[in-house]
Amino acid sequence: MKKTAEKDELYALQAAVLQALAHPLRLKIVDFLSGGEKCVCEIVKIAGGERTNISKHLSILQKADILSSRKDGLWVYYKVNMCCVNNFLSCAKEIIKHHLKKRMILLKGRK
Amino acid sequence: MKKTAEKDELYALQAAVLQALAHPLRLKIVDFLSGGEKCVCEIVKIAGGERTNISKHLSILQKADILSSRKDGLWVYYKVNMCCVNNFLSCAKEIIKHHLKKRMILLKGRK
DNA sequence: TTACTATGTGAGTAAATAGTCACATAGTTG
DNA sequence: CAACTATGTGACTATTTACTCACATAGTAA
Repeated sequence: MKKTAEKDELYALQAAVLQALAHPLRLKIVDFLSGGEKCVCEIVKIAGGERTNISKHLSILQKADILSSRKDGLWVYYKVNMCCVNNFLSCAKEIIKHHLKKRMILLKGRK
Repeated sequence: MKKTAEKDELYALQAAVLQALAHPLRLKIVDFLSGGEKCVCEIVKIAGGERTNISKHLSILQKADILSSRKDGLWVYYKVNMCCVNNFLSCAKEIIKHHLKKRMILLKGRK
């Protein structure tokens, strides 16, 4: 049985990982990168918005150890650093489905 | 193939779910509730901190459809509303393990 | 070297979040 | 009914986050 303090520390670390993923643009980036390593310029193209903003989101994801990068000439390539991202996201999708289903039932209920 | 706008909306919804989970206290609460339905007073006991604060966290989790509640007399009972919370959290744990392993290698490397 | 390209970073601002306090509500008990 | 208990909510403040702009850096190419 773990001590409360240790558990609390684990919660804090887990929360940090979730926090890093908890942004639409960052999810989009991670989803894009789940198809393989890409350079920043490509990521900017699909993600949309300011280039510097994407750069910051990438750095947030990297600090959380969700992405890793390598430099090659002028380009920096990012890739997903964890096996279970897809699991993760499909679980989030499940919750949303459940959420929507409930909403629909409510809507039907009151015609 | 989904349209970009639809996908973006899905990312936003997923991000909202992750955001709701991305807090140490809220993870602690969800973890506690994964052991079964509990009343607010019990949750406050194990979570620690101000009662009203816990109340707000509970409402955040409920709005994100992660928890649901029922009232019984003076007491309100909360329970986890999704099957895959544990999956989710153990995945976050995996990332943290990976993270720590890397840190340890770095530490060993420089003696 | 100079000019150019891909990327990162600091400063500043606007918006969101967390936490606390005071108060409201609903149900219970005497 | 009045007093009490469990819980929720609005207002406020402090902190954090997201975004943008201006600038810095590193590599390339002429």
